[in-house]
Amino acid sequence: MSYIPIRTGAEPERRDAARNREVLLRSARELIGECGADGLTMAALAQRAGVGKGTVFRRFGSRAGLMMTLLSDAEAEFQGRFMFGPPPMGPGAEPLERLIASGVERIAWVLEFGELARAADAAAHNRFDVPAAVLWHRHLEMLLRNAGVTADPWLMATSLSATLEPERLLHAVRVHRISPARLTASWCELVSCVVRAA
Amino acid sequence: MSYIPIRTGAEPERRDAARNREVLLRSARELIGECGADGLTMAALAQRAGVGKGTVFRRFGSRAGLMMTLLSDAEAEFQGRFMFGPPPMGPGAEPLERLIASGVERIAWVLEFGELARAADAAAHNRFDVPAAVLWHRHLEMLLRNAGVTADPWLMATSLSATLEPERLLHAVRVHRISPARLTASWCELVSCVVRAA
DNA sequence: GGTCTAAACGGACTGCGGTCCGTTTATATT
DNA sequence: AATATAAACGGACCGCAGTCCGTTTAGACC
Repeated sequence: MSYIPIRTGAEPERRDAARNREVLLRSARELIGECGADGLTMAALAQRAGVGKGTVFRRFGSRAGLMMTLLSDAEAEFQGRFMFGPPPMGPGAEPLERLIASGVERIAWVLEFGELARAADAAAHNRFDVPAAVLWHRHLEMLLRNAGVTADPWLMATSLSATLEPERLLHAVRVHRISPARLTASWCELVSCVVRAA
Repeated sequence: MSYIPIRTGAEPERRDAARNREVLLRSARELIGECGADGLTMAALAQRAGVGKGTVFRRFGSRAGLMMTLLSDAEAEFQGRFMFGPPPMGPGAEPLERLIASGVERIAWVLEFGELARAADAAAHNRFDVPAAVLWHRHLEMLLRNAGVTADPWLMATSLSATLEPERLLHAVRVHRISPARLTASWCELVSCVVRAA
């Protein structure tokens, strides 16, 4: 298990390191465009970027770390929307409205970035304890509480986030040809009846 | 992708093959007892059983296939109970009763055999299309229909089975110290409100 | 510019799942 | 018993993620 450096703004990385990181991210996006996220190999990435394989792992720690880095902008933007954005997803709307909107937007997000998210999940040692997953879970749990759900909101949030996992959603869409509209309709149904029961 | 032979009763395997299969299964259980399911490697299994690695893959196709074979007795027994067993899980009870009982029993089952199931899932290329998963999904879907759920029972069954996945359940119990009782209580809550909404 | 050091680098190496293919063997047939 | 043949066998081999460690270099300090 390797040490993954935590960057604070105070101690910037060396110039060559920063340059290599940019080259690696650019190359990774190119490779994924050509071969898909599952087709990217760490060795191929190193070669394309013109660095050694050790450098790739030094920068990103693991394949999962690389995928999460590639996702981080999209993830941060999404987090911003459900935490600070405008209603109905952001604060200001009723809890049930926010729950519905959060799920609907999440489904759209997964359909756009899900391949990367799926690759990150597949490579991660424990996908449930990664910061983005914890934040998302807490968000759902909080909305459930605010909506008056008293019966174990923590586990209910677990069930809800299980429903929205990239692997499952992509499987439903790609293998079973479920339309996005059906996914969102079912989400609304599910979350409504959970809240209504409270 | 290798060819996985389907055994019909009509064409029995050769005697040496049958003997090796037994030795391999016994050795696999021993190794799992010593190192855990995640600690078992195919090469170590081959060595312990005194056969070549090729033989292991010929018998089971893949690591996932091995794990599923090891699970198959427990899986079949569970299937028998929800399909043909006595109420409340088997036929005869009300649909909601059966849903609740099925989930409660499933949670207990996962807590007992989940490590193997988790290992099988992790190694499988697509865990959702494996016969046992399909059967379980169909069972939940049918019960939802019988309980009067008209709004997309297929996707509802997907959400429900996501809730009961070994990886999630084991994570809840082992990392977050959630008690089995809490898991079953939350399941009852969830499934009740889904049905009540119908 | 010279020196020093912590950081970054690179690629050989390990361990694992999975495949390939030349060799061996169980079993049916004569 | 001899033969034929399909099946089973075994282990060298491949690709990949991840590690290790000797070498190089950025950049700070003089």
